[in-house]
Amino acid sequence: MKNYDYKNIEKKWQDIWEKEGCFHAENGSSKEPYYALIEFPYPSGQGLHVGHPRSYTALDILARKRRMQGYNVLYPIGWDAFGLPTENFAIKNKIHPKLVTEKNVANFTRQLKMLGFSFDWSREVNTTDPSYYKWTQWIFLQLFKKGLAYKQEMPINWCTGCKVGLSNEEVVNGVCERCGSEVVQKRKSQWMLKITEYAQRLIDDLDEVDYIERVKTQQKNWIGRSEGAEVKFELTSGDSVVVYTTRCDTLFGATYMVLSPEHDLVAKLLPTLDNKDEVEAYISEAAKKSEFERTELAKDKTGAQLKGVNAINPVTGKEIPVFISDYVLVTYGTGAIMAVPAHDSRDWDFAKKFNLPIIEVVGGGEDVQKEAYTDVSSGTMVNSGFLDGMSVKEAIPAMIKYLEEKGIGKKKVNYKLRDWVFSRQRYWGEPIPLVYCEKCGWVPISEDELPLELPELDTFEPGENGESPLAKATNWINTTCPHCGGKAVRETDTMPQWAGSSWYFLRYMDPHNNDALASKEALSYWSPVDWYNGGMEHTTLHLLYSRFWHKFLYDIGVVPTKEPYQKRTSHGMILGENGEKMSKSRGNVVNPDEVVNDYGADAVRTFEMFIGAFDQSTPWSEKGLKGCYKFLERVWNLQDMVTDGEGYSPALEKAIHKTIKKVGDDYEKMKYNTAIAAMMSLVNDFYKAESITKDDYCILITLLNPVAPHITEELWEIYGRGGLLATTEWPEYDEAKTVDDEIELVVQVNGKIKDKIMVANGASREETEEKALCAEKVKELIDGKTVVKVICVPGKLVNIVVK
RNA sequence: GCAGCUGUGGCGGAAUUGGCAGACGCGCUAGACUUAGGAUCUAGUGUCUACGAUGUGCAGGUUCAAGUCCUGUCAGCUGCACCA
Repeated sequence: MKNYDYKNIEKKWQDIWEKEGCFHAENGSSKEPYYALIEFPYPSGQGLHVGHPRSYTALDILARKRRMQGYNVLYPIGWDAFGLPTENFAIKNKIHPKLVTEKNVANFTRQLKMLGFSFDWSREVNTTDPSYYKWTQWIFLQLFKKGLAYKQEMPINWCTGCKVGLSNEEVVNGVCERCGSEVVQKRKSQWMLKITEYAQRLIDDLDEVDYIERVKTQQKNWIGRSEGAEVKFELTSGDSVVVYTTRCDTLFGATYMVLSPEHDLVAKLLPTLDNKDEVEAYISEAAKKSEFERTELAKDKTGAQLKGVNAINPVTGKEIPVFISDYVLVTYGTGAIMAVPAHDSRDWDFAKKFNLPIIEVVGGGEDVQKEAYTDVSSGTMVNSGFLDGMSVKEAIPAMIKYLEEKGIGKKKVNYKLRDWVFSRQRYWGEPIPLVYCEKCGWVPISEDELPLELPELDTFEPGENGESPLAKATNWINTTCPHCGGKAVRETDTMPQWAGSSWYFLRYMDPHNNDALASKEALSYWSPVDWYNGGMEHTTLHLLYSRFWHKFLYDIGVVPTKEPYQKRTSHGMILGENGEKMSKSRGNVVNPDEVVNDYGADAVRTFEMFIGAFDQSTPWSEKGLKGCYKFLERVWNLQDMVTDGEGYSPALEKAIHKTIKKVGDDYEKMKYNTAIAAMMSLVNDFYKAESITKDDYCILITLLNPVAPHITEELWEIYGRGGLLATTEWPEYDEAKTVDDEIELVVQVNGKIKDKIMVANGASREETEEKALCAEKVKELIDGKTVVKVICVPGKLVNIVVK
């Protein structure tokens, strides 16, 4: 027997797999299709992180198992290659981002191949490839034509470092998610996508898919549906203001009104106010603050009264003062609120600061002069006219009915979700395929001009005012209007990185199609993705965006299913050995090249699956990796014990059937760590036996193959039944042989374990109880006492309760 | 502050969902083979005042029986952050 030479073995089988093309998925095969998907990587300059193989190995195991079970498996790979780090590197090193991308992709490819994933490399896609982004642009044009893309001048998050507009999702604690620079508010005309139009469907259709619960709740919370009412307040100036409230039951307690400083009416009223200067000063003060500063100072409420104007509470008829304050957000609801300090803690804080009246309208709480009473589940309406005596739950519909009858308000649903800012003032992204014509406005370019390729530029820096680098490509910009034939200019903003990743799973189904993003046949054969695994961090970004695009494509008849992914799971992070997040600055980064070189791909794969519960974060451990290497070596060294016998060794038969069952079930539940533990136990059993048969050995190898494909393929070549192990059948087990003939039962006295007895499997209750009562230790303990009760759980235990 | 997740040996983690807590692996201890051991094999390894008792963040409760269910509480991680 040779030594376990993982380096040669792994290289050998990777070459064979590639030559034989044995992981190629076939379109339109009569076999049952199975589509397993991992989030395609961003090919960064740092190369693969040890976190990547955790997700990739997990689904590789399922893909390999499905192939053995006779499915036509699609397990594809590609590159989400547009994006800022590449562009920043390109700027710094004066090299074209395309070249940077090529280099990084080559490195990632090498690393992924070295790990032996069963990807169908013939379907590789790259979001920066014009033949790919042609279809990203095509989808955008359809959105535009359906009125779901619109341009709007709006305050955006502006990264002072990247000099680029960011979506709310990309701003983390007031700084840029990517570069960490400060983010400030800036008004800029941006392309927006109306994801809000799909808000309700994005919530409702979650019922139809099999996503882990955490993902569902996080998406629901992010979309943030709330049911409330819009109420119209007349002002003494003759104007009126509509406010949004989820607590219209408290309307009698509304003692003042607050507008956001950016509210349209504020500018209109300004000239008529008695304290014009004060209000103006507050507005400009608020505008200067970034969103971060505003929230930083959250506890301390500020504001200014609009003197000279009052609002009229529509149910009490009383005049109430009007304020502006930056705790009211212009982007949510109507940008105006009715303030009920007795029952809202923010209003309460504000009322205390400005000495405003606090009127209790829900009784049953503590003194509202000391603290706001916000509980909606108990309490009775007081000081509220026709609502008095009702519970909050009764009062809300009663008030809505009243408002609707009087024509001063109506029921209204609001969402926290905001439209998607789709413009980036950057070079390395898909050009937006629109032109601006003085006469016709924004006009889409003709679909047969797609792809609209990026112009060649010498430098990729953004312009001084944050305008796109594309603005420098004069020849490219100036064009003619497809509509009227007159002079027109191209849009110079590009799309965000989320664009290309919102539909890539569709392209994998038919990656070389020039006439459509994928053929109808391919789409209906493969859709939807059966199993999609990815990081929790993408739950409210990529996952939501791609569901939105997919629903749109469904609406226009391009894709056959409402939802893109049938099942979604999520892996935990792999932390550094010190338990902290892996990062260069912490110096705890593990390099996949090094560990694969030192222990082999199979050991790394095995360890990444054995490291802990798949959905939880766990620290890396070189010692643990070594343990897995040792396990594989023990599997390898079992060769010394293989004898010529046929079938399973009688002594091992039960253990083998149990292990087949356990490993198969555990893979499906992503309980890879316990599946591997079960195989380790089987190996221990094998070592305890006199010898093992080829069949014993081959079962172990087959079960282990999805985790450690190279070593098992090598052993199969020596001991197997010919052909590739990757294409043989997944083993069956005999249920009858997974149960023992005799079972050890625990005997408890008063709930404490005192003895153990052996009984035949399936022994009757009477028989078991009798045997338990006769057990020696039990006899001693119950001697002279009364047996009150005997509880017998067949196959588990007997508990004797005595007094 | 709100939402979600997690608390089990020296460490990573198991526990068929209410039924033998600590599977499997690491580490550690002792022994064997060795010129040698960061190799391999064998045995042991939750804690304690060790015949016995005790033990799953903490405090109660339900039950014949609780890591698992209920009530309260503390700590850590992640996400959101004045969403009316």
